[in-house]
Amino acid sequence: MERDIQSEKRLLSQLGKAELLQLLEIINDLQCIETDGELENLLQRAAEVASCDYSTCCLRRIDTEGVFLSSIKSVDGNFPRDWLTLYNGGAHEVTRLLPLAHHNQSRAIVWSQVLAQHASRVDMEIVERARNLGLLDGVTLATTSSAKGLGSLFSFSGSSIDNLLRSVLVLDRLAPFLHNALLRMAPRATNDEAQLTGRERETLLWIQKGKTNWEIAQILGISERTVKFHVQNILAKLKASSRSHAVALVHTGNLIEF
Amino acid sequence: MERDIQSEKRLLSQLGKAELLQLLEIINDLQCIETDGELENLLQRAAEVASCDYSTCCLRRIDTEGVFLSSIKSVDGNFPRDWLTLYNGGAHEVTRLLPLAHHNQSRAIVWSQVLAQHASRVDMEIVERARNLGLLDGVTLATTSSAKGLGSLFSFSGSSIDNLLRSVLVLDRLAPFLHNALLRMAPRATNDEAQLTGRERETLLWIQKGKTNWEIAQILGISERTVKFHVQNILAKLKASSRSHAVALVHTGNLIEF
DNA sequence: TCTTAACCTGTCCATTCGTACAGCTGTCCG
DNA sequence: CGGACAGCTGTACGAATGGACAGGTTAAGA
Repeated sequence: MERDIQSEKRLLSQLGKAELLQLLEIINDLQCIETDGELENLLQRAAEVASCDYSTCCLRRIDTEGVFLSSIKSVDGNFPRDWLTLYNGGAHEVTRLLPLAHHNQSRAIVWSQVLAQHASRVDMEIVERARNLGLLDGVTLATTSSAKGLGSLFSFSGSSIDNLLRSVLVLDRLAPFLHNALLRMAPRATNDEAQLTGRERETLLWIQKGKTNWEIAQILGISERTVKFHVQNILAKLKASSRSHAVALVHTGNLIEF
Repeated sequence: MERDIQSEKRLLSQLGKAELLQLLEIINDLQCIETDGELENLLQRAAEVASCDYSTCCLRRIDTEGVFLSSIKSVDGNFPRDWLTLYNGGAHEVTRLLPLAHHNQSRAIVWSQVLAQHASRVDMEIVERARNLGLLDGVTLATTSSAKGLGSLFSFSGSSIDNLLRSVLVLDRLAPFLHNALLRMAPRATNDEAQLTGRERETLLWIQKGKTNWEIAQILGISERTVKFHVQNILAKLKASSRSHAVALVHTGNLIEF
């Protein structure tokens, strides 16, 4: 972790203009993509800029400690299928080696460096199998939104350390936006607030400010009963079990439970 | 609004490599800035890239219709002070002309174009005074987070239409990130969840999933009374009046009321 | 004209919440 | 040792909530 910001800037300027354009385009496109295919495509373009072979990302639930739990969504830019099945089969234990799950703005780490530091804790068989699949080395970065209880893992994989520095660079730049894209694309139970009527949206806004039904009634100039009516409809439409649940759902985007 | 994505890409590639690097740097820095001074600095750098003279941005509350209300925070990259006092004195009515407050991913509009379209609705005296202050023409873009009841307004101002196309381009690219930065930097009442203990954070997570005190007690293996105890502490620390309020606060970042 | 949707209102009741009162452990640190 | 702090627990009660019953108006559109 001796890389400092200055050296990153120097590295970044070593990219060609076309690649910088690509980066900007990718960041821009990440703001508005909607389908898995589009994200896959962007990941592949990112891998190209990083001049590495494989790329993958996944969104997971995290607990209060920042430990990664069950997967919500994952999208691969041509990661070897065999590795993914291996990974999901139990190899994801290696994730525990990541010393960065707690930081929101963390930097990408290089696999071989972690390996060297924690050699004793690593199941070398897994590493060997990964290498056989073409994952000679790689970089990984974790980004978390602790308030939402969600985090993302991103990995680029290549073969030589030369490429990896570039991967670190690109991943550092793209991670926050990839994370946001995953959050936005995660499977949703409903269309959410889109289907709420004006009055319901209004009610929801005041609920978020901590107002009681009676207070909202005074504010909107209607009876408390009507406020309850609106709240009922909000809960039904969002499939929420309480007003707190409803508030959380509109902010997290009503992610599907599983 | 005849600008299409292809032409934007062509325009973008007309920027020099140094400017592209600047854009990337600005986007990157926007992710982690914390003080007004830093944002001011970034706005000025953005204005340079856009080759225009002035830049400003502000975060405001919006109502359910997407109409902009009271200002929460504003930061200027060398906008003329005289204009700002004029604007806050009532000239902000011109904001109503913006045909874009409702769209999240909207594009920057050019003042002179709006002027031409809505000539009858514009108080030309204001426009004249703006021009006398050096604001010959400019571009403005609005970005909203309706769930949070917040929106941002960004403006670049320059003198010739040549520069403005560039400003539109830069603003379109930067707006989402500027918006996020403003959201993050908005004045907060407290340090929020940072001061919550582990158990409290855990409780808050389950509240967000709509669990009742009794259910949380079962999940955490403690008594319902203890859950109430934790909830009490959460409400006190966040200065929330109810669990719904608390949930909203951790997601919006506990913006100061005024 | 009939229907639909948004909006509004009432009563009743069981449950949940928020907050008083009161008290207990264990750990860390000066 | 004593104090501070996280965590835990109990009883009690009024206020707030969510759901079920049963109505109403008004505007837009088929």
